[in-house]
Amino acid sequence: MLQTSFIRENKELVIERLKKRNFDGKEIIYQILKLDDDRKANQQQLDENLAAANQFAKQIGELHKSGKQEEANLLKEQTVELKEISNTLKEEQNSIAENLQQLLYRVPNIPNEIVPAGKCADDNEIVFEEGSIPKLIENALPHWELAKKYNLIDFELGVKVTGAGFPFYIGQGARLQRALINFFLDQARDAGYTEILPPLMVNEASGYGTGQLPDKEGQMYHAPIDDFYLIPTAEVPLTNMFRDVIVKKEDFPIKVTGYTPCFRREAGSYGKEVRGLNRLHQFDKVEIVQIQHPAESYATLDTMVEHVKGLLQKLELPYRVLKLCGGDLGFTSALTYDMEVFSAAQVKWLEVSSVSNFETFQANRLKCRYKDENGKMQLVHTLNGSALALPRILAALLENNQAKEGIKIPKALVAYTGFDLIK
RNA sequence: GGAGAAAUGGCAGAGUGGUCGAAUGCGACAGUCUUGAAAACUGCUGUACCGCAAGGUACCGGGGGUUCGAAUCCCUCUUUCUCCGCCA
Repeated sequence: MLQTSFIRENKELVIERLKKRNFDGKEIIYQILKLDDDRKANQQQLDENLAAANQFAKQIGELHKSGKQEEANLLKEQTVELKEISNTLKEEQNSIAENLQQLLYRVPNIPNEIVPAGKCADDNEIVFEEGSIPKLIENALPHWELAKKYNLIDFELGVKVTGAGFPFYIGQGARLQRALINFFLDQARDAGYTEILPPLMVNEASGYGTGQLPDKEGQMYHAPIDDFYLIPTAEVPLTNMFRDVIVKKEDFPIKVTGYTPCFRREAGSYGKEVRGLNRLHQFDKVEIVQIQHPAESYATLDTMVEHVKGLLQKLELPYRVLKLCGGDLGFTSALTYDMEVFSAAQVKWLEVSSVSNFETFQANRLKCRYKDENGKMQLVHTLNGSALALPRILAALLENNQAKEGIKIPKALVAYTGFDLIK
């Protein structure tokens, strides 16, 4: 959520930058400013009324003390009208505030100036590429066939027990999954992140805090009896740890990491894009989150990108880094890099990580602040990234490393799996 | 799930209808003293909104109510604690 004060001071810039997302913000920005004016004017009137009422109350109190009941009663009558006006103004104020809030929720974050123009994923800019695309053996199989052949994952069983998109990992498949989680967590810890094991369900306030609500309500599983949401990413609990928190500036940067399953309804996706591990309703992911001083956040974003690149190198996967264009940028993000690995049998790039700087967009909703040099409260910057999402990594590992004798495990992982070949 | 108690500033802890944004202590910050530090002493110390400012308004877990006036009374929700039940 953008700050009203920022919108006011940078009206033209905001409208201009939002165009990069193909978001026509002109009308809504003017509505917001108009409502904010109304809010101020109304608040002023309300305050004056309340001040007058407070004066009366004080006088009545003094009259009571000195035993002048009649005079006190006279004054009481005078407060009736004042009270009615105050009530009306208060109602108006609430309604204005609510409307303003709803409008603010609808405005996405403004893209950083280096975000390339573009309409969709095709317009993303490839900024880095590394690793060579492997030459596969004859009769190479896609990962869902490999998973079946080596009995690593049972998709049909998942359908029976839960539904499509909830696979069972079995034997070496399950162990490989666990190995990846531990590997990623250890790597994050080595990079200075504190490991967190957070709740997998969050309340409504947390959904608002990171921006899943009110817009992407349909993407989350909801448990209505207790009004909890299953997390679509560890970002939600890990970032909401800092909701309503005043961070000490010497604590910057705050770095946390966590492994969680992620639950996504993925309403409206189907077809071959969701084949195998490409898109699941439940999947595992290790997330990294940082809370940072605004002046440092973009340097931090770079270090997070480097961290993820390091993971992909160690897994010996060919990958590329994309700078997302305005049209593909998430609602809450100011700048996002996506990492994609090449899945050789499917012959396509799969997104395995997304690293973003949200600047103050989340912090404003979270009320996560620090005191600056002048003792003034300022919003922090929040950042996060996947490091990494497991299913597509697994897909690429299986496909790229298939050989006649089995599937080879990258060296870095062998210490974690306890085996170097899936047979 | 049942019965009871509680929720106050960074922390501890007073305050049961009127001048309480809130005593006191600790902590933090600034200063005096000191070669330096400690101790002692002095001062200061919440957030948000409106206003050029003076100042005003709101906030004592959240929401609502009673009252001229609520930290204080009532309703409701949440959380914590104690006891009982159930349970990994």
